Amino acid sequence: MDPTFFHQSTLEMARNLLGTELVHESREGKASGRIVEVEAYRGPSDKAAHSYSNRKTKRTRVMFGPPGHAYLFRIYGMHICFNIVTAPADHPEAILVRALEPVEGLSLMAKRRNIHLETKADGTLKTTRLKSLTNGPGKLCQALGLSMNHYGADLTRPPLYLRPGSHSVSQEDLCTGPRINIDYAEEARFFPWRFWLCSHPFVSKP
DNA sequence: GGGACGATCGAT
DNA sequence: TCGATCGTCCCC
Repeated sequence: MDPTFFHQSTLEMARNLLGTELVHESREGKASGRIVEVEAYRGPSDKAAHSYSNRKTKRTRVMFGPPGHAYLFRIYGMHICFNIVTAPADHPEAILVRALEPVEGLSLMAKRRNIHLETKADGTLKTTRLKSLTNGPGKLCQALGLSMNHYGADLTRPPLYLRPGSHSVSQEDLCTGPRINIDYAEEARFFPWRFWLCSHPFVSKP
């Protein structure tokens, strides 16, 4: 992705991320997926954001830097979530990637997720297990092999980067609504900052 | 130094 | 609907 892609406003970029591809090249191999669902988090006025009220800690530090880097955090003691830092330095905003459609490295993703991909008689894959590879923020990190070691990674170059998607996304394919699992965030819980490809099978919550 | 909690997941 | 599971952060 051209570095100038990261110089747009957070909400604008959230929309434009849909359809682009996230790639991770590791020793185990290459895995990638098309982004089909994201959420924007805009501290310091967004009560749902980790950077709310300009909270600058070891965890949120990277969001205060330049855009186009990886913000990862651990949640519930066992899962990792991947975000793209947006907005200029000292404006701590980020976009959570919530779901991907697998593109490359399906068997590697299945192995990392401990999922056995069954094939039907005609040789095509059964879709129920396929979906569970990457239809959630924790799942996609596991499938791509992302860990806290990727904290702060520059997303314009390997091993972890974004690239333009192979099909274009039209405006009517784009749905918006409130973000997931932020009931604690008072008025911010209603902000329509979740963006996804309407009725796409890999979206985390239809 | 201690304790409460969470931008989730998977089984029930 | 609920339990797992632990690093982070805030408070004492």
